[in-house]
Amino acid sequence: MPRKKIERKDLIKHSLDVFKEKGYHKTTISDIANACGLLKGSIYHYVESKEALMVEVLETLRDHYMNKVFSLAYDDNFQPEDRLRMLAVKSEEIFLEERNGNFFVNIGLETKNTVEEFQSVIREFFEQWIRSLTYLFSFKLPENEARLNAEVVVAEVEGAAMLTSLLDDDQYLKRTNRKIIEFFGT
Amino acid sequence: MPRKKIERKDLIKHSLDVFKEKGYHKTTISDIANACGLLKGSIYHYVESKEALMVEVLETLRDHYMNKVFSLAYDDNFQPEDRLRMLAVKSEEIFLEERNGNFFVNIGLETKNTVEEFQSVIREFFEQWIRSLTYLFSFKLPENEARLNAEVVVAEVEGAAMLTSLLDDDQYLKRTNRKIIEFFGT
Amino acid sequence: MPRKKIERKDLIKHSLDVFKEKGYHKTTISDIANACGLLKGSIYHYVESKEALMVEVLETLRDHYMNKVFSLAYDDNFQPEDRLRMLAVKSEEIFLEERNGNFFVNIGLETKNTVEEFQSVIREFFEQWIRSLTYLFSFKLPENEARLNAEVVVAEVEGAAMLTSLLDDDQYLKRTNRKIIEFFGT
Amino acid sequence: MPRKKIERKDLIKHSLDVFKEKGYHKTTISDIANACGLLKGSIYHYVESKEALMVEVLETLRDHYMNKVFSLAYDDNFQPEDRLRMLAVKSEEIFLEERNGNFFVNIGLETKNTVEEFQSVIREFFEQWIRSLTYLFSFKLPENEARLNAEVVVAEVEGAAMLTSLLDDDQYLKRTNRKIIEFFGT
DNA sequence: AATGAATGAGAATTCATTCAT
DNA sequence: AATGAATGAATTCTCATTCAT
Repeated sequence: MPRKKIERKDLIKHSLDVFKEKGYHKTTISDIANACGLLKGSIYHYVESKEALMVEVLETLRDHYMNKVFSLAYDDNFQPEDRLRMLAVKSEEIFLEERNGNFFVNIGLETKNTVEEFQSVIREFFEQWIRSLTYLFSFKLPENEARLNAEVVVAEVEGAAMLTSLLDDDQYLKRTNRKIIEFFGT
Repeated sequence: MPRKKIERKDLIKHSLDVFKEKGYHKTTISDIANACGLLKGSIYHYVESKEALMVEVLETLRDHYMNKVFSLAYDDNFQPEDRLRMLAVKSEEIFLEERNGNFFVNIGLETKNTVEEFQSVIREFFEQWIRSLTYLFSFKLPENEARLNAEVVVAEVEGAAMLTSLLDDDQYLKRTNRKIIEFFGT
Repeated sequence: MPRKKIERKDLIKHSLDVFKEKGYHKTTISDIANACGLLKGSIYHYVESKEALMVEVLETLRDHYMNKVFSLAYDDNFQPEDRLRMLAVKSEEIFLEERNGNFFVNIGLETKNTVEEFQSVIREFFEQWIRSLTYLFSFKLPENEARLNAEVVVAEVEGAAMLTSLLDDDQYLKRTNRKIIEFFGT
Repeated sequence: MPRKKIERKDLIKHSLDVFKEKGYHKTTISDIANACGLLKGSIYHYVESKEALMVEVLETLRDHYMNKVFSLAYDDNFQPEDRLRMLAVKSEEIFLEERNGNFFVNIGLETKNTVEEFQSVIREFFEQWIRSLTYLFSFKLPENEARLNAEVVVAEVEGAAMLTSLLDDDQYLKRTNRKIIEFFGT
């Protein structure tokens, strides 16, 4: 019997892939083990439960967005307009490549009322997203309007991502991003 | 042993309630039977499987939206602007009272890639919604722009409904509807 | 596939048999299902968990002892000495036929520090036993001495039952009962 | 990575502690490793299986009783009555400090019919105990009566220890020992 | 020796579904 | 129709044991 080693971060990566593909309830520990080239018992070497694994996946992804995407909003090397464009481009890329809408939304809606533990990480993701947009908009707008517009943008992008996912058609998301950039980015 | 009769439409109604509350996978046939005052074996007198039940629930709800909400768009007794207002008011009411976002979206995202049968009913719901808005917008805009705007509106409403659900805050949805009415309804 | 029916009380009876034979931890739900001629999933039609099943078994057995054995102590149709003799004979019979010592003791010791729920039923069994002996002894002895002697007798019988079980030799239990009857029963 | 050395006898000591606390089946190799400050894989450097470990624990404890407790019966430096007293005092101390009855009894009952290997060591423990008491009683009683009384005493002490454990009350054991010393020790 | 990763054989439990009454 | 019992496959999780480093 081969004794393959895997890194914790590979486990998280593979788990994210499977959870994205099948959602939370339809994903079995066996599916995840398979994706890692392991047997199901081995997963419990890394995490103590399926729930704990999902929490770690969500936290990792939230941190990833924070560090790689939302942080662009605070990069002084670029003009605010350019930062907004970069941020929009980046999130469009991510959403499109996943073909399945936004992971936080999908998991959040699926596990609402059943797995409370996930909700706070999901809320943090949205709060960070909205905050980074608010920061950018506040270069041009008064504080409360900036926040309002940030919320609207997030809602629009998510709505478009959802349609893109449900109706299997890229255009919704692409068009929305274009509109946002035109509207604020000039 | 109570020998309660239930009407098919009550089964569908109760099923919808439970599915809304718990989602598809977390809902058991037992939950649904309980909600109907029956035992689980009895459900199979009405439907042949959990999947078939959900399909019927989705179809019923789609028809309900068509007949009670989207049909407002075609009611010649009112001005197009008023029809739009009525349509927006009605869907806001529905979304808000459910506290759980839009059922079609929730089920669609949860069962994507796992239960194909549901997707076509869900697509029909969106198509009818978009079509009814397109019709209204076409009083003021050229055909292709009307369609585009309809899609944007649906995306915005859904995005707002989702934030309202995930962040447990009415304002997103209310504000979006207000904006739409202002924008188009005058 | 045969669709055999079983009565709840048969489930309890068979469960008792298996738990007696293998102890709590070594007994699987499958073992119990087999003993009932069922498949393991079916057991959950009757009880919600292995623990709950054991609690019911313990309670049933405690009640059985109370109604069939300890109640002899309060039967006015016989002289106290005869009641004592009957009680001793009866419990000897039960202990010997089980070849495994006293079920309450076995389960109580095995699950100490791990399954708290069982302990209170077990304590009740001993309390009822001691109380019935106390009542009989109080015909001849002052109250506090009667209680003391009852406790000693229970300890002796249990000690003997244990040796009988561990060393696989009837004599310990038989001899102890004889001694008790001689000592008090005259 | 700490590379702690442990002595075989510490492993046995810690294993005994854990087995006493949790019983045989509820104790995991991990529990034992933890108690030793090791990880579970390391245990297999010392013993080849959980069963073999328990056998060694039982043998060690049996030898300990033989050398430190039962051997008192054969110590010519004291009068037989004093040896009996010392033996009683010693075993009371041990039983009371463990709060969990007698380890041989607990394990013997828990693993009866499932792990045969343990039973012979357990029988040896009882045989040595009975033999040492028989030897002491034979200073005053004919051989067969001495053996009989020894068996009765062991049964009484064990019965009392069991009640003490199950009912969480010292008195049973203490009272029994007092009685024994009074009865024989004069 | 000690570690830590992996294994694999169960364990308890869940649940959609079937079906005799 | 409704019931309630049974099924059996699937699922999460546990744990003694192995073994390369």
